[in-house]
Amino acid sequence: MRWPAEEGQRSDLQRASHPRLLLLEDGVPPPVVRSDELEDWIRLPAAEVDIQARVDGLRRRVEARAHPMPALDDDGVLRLADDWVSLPPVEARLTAALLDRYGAVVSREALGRAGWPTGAPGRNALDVHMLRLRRRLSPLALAIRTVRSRGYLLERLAAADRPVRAHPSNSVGSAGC
Amino acid sequence: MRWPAEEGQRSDLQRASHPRLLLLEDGVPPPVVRSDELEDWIRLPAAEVDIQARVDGLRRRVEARAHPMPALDDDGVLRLADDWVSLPPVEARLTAALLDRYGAVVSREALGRAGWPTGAPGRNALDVHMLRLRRRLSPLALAIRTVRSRGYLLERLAAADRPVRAHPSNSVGSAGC
DNA sequence: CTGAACGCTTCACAGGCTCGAAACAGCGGC
DNA sequence: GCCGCTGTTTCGAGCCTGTGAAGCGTTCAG
Repeated sequence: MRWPAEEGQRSDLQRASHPRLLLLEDGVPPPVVRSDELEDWIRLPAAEVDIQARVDGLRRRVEARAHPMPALDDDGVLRLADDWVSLPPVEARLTAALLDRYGAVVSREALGRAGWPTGAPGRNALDVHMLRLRRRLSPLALAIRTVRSRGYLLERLAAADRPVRAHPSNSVGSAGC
Repeated sequence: MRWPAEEGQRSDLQRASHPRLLLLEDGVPPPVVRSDELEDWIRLPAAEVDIQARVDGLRRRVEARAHPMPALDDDGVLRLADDWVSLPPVEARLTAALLDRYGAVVSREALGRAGWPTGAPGRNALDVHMLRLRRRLSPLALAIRTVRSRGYLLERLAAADRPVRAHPSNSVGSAGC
């Protein structure tokens, strides 16, 4: 969009949380980029490739905001956006294995090897830990899906079907506890 | 910084989580902005006002992202926003260690070394001091979270779950006094 | 079609361990 | 002395983990 000619449209887009690229006419001062991180600008005249790069950058920001990737640090803290949970050792290792193949199926055997590098306990232990992990991850809107006889898969829950848990588990950061 | 001439410096800055503005030489294709949101670029030649606008935009992003961080001065006074508390020596050193890794886990051993540089006392002393530190920090809306079997983590409490303590301890000031 | 086998979920429980909290005592400064 | 800072002891609560067992839907053999 042109700017400042189309200031009205800019505000409309901001209200709708839409990304926008301001094309600056020659001679006008640069705008103050609004704080929602979905805005960028470039001064005309500009090369097509530069404009495209700005658009791509904006697009990438939108993606990054919509699908943040969970990160597990070395201390067993799993972070996603502004929230985090602390994971006990076994579950931290299981989560690391699931995160290695985020969004894809991880076999039960692989999880067993990841969770217990020095020999697995009874075969039920894994099932129970997956249950516990499910509950621990639900405040982060992460879900572990079962793929029958294949393994498990970690994915992000859509905003629509997030459970609102009235059961404040311990060690939940930011809006918990 | 120049780009792509100074690509090495760019990576260094990214590792250090420092913001950076890439000044594109004429003719080179625009870069793919890295995902940490602390990067921007502009093609040379550019008006000084445009470059300044980019820098300001970056600066604003940094401010918006960094939660206001508490500051501990050499006299054991911990300040956050308009409030402050005074900390006794041991707790000041512990707080300094937690602040060094603000928002991340600090191991019990690291805290022991920080709090008692000349040999630690009994192992329970640390627990007790963490308890006392918790109480001292709560008026500042700072919380020390336990990450079981890993260590402790200092973070800011969300406005929602701030306890309203009616326990006016000594040496707690509020912008005046 | 029917029933057994299988795969997964969920609960309840016990042992071991970590951490929280209070009470108490020594020390030092004002 | 009074009060705050520090360290110790002690007790109890809660967490982590593995095991057994019940429940339920699907798959498969007869």
